[in-house]
Amino acid sequence: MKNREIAMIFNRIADYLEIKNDNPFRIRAYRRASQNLESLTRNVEDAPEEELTKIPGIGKDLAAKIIEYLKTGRIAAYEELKREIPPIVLEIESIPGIGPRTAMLIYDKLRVQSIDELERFASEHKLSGLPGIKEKTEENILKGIAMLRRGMERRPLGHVLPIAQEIVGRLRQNAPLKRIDIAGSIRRWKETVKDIDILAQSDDPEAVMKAFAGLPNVKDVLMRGPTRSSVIIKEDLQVDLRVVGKESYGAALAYFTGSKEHNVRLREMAVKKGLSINEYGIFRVRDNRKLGGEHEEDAYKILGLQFVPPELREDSGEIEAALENRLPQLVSVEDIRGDLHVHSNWSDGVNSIEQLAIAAKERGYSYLCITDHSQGLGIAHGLTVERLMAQRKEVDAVNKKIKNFKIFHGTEVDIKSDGLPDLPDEALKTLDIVVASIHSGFKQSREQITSRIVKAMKNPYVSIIGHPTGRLLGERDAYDVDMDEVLKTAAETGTALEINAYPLRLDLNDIYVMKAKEIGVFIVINTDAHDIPQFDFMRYGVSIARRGWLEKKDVVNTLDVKQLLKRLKPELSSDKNIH
DNA sequence: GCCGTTTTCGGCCCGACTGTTTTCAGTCG
Repeated sequence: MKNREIAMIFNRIADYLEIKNDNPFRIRAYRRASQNLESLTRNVEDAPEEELTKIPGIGKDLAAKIIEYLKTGRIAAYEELKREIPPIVLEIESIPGIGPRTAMLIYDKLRVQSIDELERFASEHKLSGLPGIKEKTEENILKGIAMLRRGMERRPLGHVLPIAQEIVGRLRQNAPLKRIDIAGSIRRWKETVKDIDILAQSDDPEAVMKAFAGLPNVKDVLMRGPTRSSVIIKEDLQVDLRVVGKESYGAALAYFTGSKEHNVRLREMAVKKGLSINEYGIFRVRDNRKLGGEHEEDAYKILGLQFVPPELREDSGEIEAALENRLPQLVSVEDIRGDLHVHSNWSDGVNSIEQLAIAAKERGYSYLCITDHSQGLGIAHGLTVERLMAQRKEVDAVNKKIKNFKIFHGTEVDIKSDGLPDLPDEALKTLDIVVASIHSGFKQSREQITSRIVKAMKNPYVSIIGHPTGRLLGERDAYDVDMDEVLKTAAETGTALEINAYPLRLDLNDIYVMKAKEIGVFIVINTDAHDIPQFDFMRYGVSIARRGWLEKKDVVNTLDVKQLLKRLKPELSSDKNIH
């Protein structure tokens, strides 16, 4: 996938141009093109050259650069910039609080060669005296370097959301609030987030700011104004709090939810209509009359757009769709009828089959599929054929006991290094649903991994591929797999692909989900729960589906029992053997 | 560098906070 590589280069070019103090609109053009390439479902390699300029934000010049990269593997203009500006300047710029101007200034005047050297200069007060820099700025630079070293990179949503909820809970108790919401990328359910954004409504903002700065896990206060404050908490996350009045709450919520790109697009649309949008509302420029802002819907309505759900606000086509009234009716947690990837205490899960079934029924599900590991996964106490047969009896017994609920007997069968399932076909045949997943050989070549999964999908008894890319956010990269090939085969064989809702997995990711939808691949959202509370992970999986524009009809486990089996069970649909 | 039911040239989103300033540039979101 060259899209990502080119997107990275365009973004880098923007960084360099910023340091060179180039035209800000030119810089924005590169950033926007980068963003659009990244979220593009189509490979630029496959697109005819003359169609590149149809990509939003790609004109004649950038199309030529893309072609140059595809043909030669490099972009001359980028190589030129790299020669011109030493990489250390970019490094300095990456320190929080230091922007392009200061980075270049420091390099120009002091020829700093490393971050370590800069740290020494700052602590020895050798920066003081440079234009616009005195003691306080030196302190901030030292703080910024410390922050950089702690590695404040993006964290999995599953880690950050509970922390954010706890902060909100404490503020509710300790501050005079009328309303409070988590905004930012958390509200958009982005799979990883960089900071926590919170919006509050209060008649006494000062008291709220005081309570905020005084929270027990606050380590450092970065800034504190009357309507906006930022702190660093013990978990090494930045938390931003904004306080506004009732009359602006909707506008502020939209502003603070982002994405920035989405907001910029809305503001551009507003300008063309003689309007202006900021975090206080939407205004008519002519007489500065306020037209709305109390409710988040106001600006959308006035601009003639459908209301865009937060998960779609990435400027990846949602504004065009909203203009034409064709936003999807997104799938919701309430649409989910059952979980098809759950582990019991027969392998490495905590609960008995009966406990799981009761808990699932209590959640309002109609069915559940028990998918314990197969024999090869010894560490997870995987099931042999004999134990699988014994488990069948228990599933049958519990099914008799629990009324108006269906427990499917399944397996999460390991896809072995040669692509064969870790259980014989005779055993798989007896099961209701077979999830097949890769748990070993992550380092294999792209061809090997891809052919393993393709081979598994062609097995007539395999109905679902579990966690299709194998990544663990922040811990392990995805294995190298040709996802386009996997998607193609999934469409051909009618095999469903899983969105694994486990917060560290969340794969397929939103971009591939979108792609899957485009070519008619079935999607299943499963939690991979090993313990009953993990059933709650479903919301994370659904959020990925929503970010991938999926509707209820695109998700297999929104179907009732009968339709579900028809869709997943090959001998009933017999699609698999035809292709 | 992109883009056009006002435009093929001249526009291009908006505001809070900080530090170093005495009116504002830089950074961030």
